[in-house]
Amino acid sequence: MITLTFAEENYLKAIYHLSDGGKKGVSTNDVSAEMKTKPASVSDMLRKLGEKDVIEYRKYYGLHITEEGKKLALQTIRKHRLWEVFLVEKLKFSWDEVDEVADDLSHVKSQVLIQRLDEYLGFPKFDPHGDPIPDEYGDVRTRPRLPINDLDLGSIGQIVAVKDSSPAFLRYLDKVGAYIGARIKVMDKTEFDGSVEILVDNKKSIFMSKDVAGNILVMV
Amino acid sequence: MITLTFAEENYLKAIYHLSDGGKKGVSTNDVSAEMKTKPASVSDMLRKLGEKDVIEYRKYYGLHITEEGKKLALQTIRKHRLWEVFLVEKLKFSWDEVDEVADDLSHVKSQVLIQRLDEYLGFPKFDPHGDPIPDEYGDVRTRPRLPINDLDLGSIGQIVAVKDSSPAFLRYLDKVGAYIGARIKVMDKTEFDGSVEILVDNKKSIFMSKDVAGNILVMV
DNA sequence: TTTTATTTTTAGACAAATCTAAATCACTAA
DNA sequence: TTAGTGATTTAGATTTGTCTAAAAATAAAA
Repeated sequence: MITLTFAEENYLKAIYHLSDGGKKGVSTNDVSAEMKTKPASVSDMLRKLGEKDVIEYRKYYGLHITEEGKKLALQTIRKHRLWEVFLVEKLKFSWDEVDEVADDLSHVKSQVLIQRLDEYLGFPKFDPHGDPIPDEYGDVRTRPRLPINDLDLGSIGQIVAVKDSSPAFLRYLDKVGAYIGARIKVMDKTEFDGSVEILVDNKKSIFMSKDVAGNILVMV
Repeated sequence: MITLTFAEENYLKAIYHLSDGGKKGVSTNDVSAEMKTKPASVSDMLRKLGEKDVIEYRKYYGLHITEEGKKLALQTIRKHRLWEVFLVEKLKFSWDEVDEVADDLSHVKSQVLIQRLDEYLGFPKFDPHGDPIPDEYGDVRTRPRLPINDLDLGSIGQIVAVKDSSPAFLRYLDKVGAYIGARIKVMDKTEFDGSVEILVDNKKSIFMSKDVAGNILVMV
């Protein structure tokens, strides 16, 4: 069985994200930027990860994550996201505070701990950022995209796409501060005209008409 | 401000325990046995801890923990015990499973995390083993000793002494499986004759008369 | 195609924490 | 009081993860 050190685990997680779940190749400099370590250190680490067969590494040409690597990365991501849920739901941390702490917590080695934590949290399927939590076997549940006006009051989600991508519409979104990737929460819904109020990135409130809300797709 | 590495923190915690909270001096071999590392490694670590003024170290003569060292050790102990409470109360771990995991968890650096955890757990004053949890300033609450029949139903505690220490009484205790240091829980109380049923070390059930129960002192 | 710029790797160093083997110190027992 | 035993320290090696500086490979531009 492959075992990774803390540092190796962190690198692999970063690589998984950078490669968009294994779709793209990744360069040394990419990893260096993500991990905030020097390229020289990255080269060394890539050699080690290559020897452990969690990545396929060709000198000077970057790397691809392997199937085994994906599995391990997803385990780490699972731990990280479960701890994020714990920190936000139970300890009342806010989104922006959790990452570093969850990172530390997810290094704790016990398998049993993660199983019990998962159970304690009620087997959550998504973390506070809306990202899916892989199950024990690394499977992730992808979630449906909904237009904002189909959301319930209080729902949170992330803007993933727009139906109407006309320049005018995009300019409007830009103006009000909404963008692909923005985290939103439905603060108010007015039944009679279908307009909604959403909170963007936990700070900015936006009112939008039924038409606009129907054209913004959210991942819940 | 003094900062310690993980390993230094662990050594200091062990030293604190070995020195019985700073009362006794401690030898290199003591630490070696406790930490399961070689004496040579301990010497090196003691030198470092001495340089950081958390212990007073004289080569070949062992060490004494300093006031500063005590404070830091108590911080680590606080974290450890809070995590133990979390593991047992929330994640349903049993006593004997928690130590290693709590050790890992208590290495997580965030101050805020510990404060929030403390709050979430309802500011517990004692860990699942009955050991006191130091507060933020390192103060520990020592607890009163009570005879078993003064305990409420469901109370947990640790046997710390006996009033009647006659050979006959001690032989009786031995026979039923109670001993100084045993962890007990009050399972049942019969009002009319004052007899009680207690669970020892989470496994063995004992019935005892009012007289016997009145002679066993428990730290709650 | 040759030169230049960028990216990546190698080489060598360092800090932390451990080990083994050898040396040194302190106490004890003749 | 001196030799021996056991505890302790030193010396030197190893692993892991990082760094800087320099070399090498690739990519881009003239």
